[in-house]
Amino acid sequence: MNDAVEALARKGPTGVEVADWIRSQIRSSRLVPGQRLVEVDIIRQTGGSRFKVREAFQRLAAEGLVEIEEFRGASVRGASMDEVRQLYRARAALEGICAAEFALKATDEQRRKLADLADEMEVCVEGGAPERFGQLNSDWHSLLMRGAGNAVIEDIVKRLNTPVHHLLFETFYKGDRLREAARDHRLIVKAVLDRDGPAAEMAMRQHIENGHRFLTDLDRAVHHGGVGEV
Amino acid sequence: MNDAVEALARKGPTGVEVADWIRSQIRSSRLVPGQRLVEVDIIRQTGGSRFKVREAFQRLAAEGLVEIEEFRGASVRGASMDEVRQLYRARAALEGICAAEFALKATDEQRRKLADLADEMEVCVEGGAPERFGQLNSDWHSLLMRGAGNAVIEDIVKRLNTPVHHLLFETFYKGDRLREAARDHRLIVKAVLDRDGPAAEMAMRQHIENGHRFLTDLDRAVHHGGVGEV
DNA sequence: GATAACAAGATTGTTGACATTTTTATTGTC
DNA sequence: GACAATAAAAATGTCAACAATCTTGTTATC
Repeated sequence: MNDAVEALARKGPTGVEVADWIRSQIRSSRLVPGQRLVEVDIIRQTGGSRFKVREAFQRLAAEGLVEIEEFRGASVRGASMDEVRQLYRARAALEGICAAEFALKATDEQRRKLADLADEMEVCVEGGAPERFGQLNSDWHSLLMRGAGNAVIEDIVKRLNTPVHHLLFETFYKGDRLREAARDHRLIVKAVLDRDGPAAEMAMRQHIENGHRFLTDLDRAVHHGGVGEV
Repeated sequence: MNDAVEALARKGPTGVEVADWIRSQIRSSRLVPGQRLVEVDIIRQTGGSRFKVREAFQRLAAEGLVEIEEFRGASVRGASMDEVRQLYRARAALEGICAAEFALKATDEQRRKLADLADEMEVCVEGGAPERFGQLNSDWHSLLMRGAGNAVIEDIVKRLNTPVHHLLFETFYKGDRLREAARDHRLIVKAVLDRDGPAAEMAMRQHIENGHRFLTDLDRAVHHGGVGEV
């Protein structure tokens, strides 16, 4: 909120800030795949000039988050189920290697923090607090990548997630996903505390793979071909 | 060249085309880290309007390839040795998993093509044709990722490479890097032909790691702290 | 009522002009 | 010659106006 206030105190938000705003709207499902991003609407809602809004569109297009068509403007890009598969495969590889690295070189404090977050999530599972679980989960994964000393990977993963964020939110509510995820986390934390790199990597890959399988099953149940595909 | 001709036949290049042009200049070391990208210069050289050039800057900034400072414009971003390490770690993870996948599910034709390219590269090593080796090497890695059925990873890796491309070019000329790389490729191809996923993954990770070590040694020899860092 | 042609409105693409800031060149002083 | 102050030039940031295109609503025709 600090940034937003600061932006308003000045004349208006920068292109980067507008892009962040749009990204947050996508994450919270207020903007869904296929939806058109009309310039004037964004201007009204952010206070940014047309110039800044168009800057933001270019940046988001480069990230692959929006699609720009000539004379039709920007719209939120969706991902096909096949692209989702590729996304998750990439995440499994990247976060897997971070887990291994974390297990070998994280500080004691980082390890403890990782375990604590996992414990908190378990409480959320029993107490039925999926939103809080989602936030903790995001923190947990970030901590792991940061502790592995790889901000580049952290950045990539954050971008990879955005196209399916509107789904993650829903999926956390349904089925036994929370319980399963908590169990996965427990395995990873154990390997980390044992300083067992390969085990941590394998457990992390399995964890991501489970998330993907859950998404696939969900999609098959709803039985439309793509996930927000347009 | 086809695209460039087409662009000239029309009124001028699009923002994406200007971005591609800048990227190619960086790849060929005609633009080096720290160098400022003056709008009028780009306009003169590409024929694009100022509008398009600024679009291109935004896209490249989103990719992390250029840096934009207020009232100072865009400049080519360099990478610190620590960032290079993170980059290579990410590549090792991503290409490693692609190698494993390729070994399991590539078509016979793709396998043969992979082996053929490796053979061609060996010839280049003996014949002393490093530029051709570089091209073949790029094709080889692309083929592997495409054959693994993961265009998302292919895209990420391409971006990851750009900030160090001006180095790759030099490094191919020096020392025994070519010979070493050819040997690595041989190991990977063997694992692929054996349909041994884990072996392919391990060999690929080692290959990327070797490339990183070579870069590190080179940097230590030249003994300045960063690689095009500004 | 369905459809096609047309017109009005909405939306995006592009350009040029001007404001702001940085960079470079010049001058004056010691 | 070194340095600081100043002015000129260069470069970037911003905006408003207009052009090109798409979208929507209306009318005419069958």
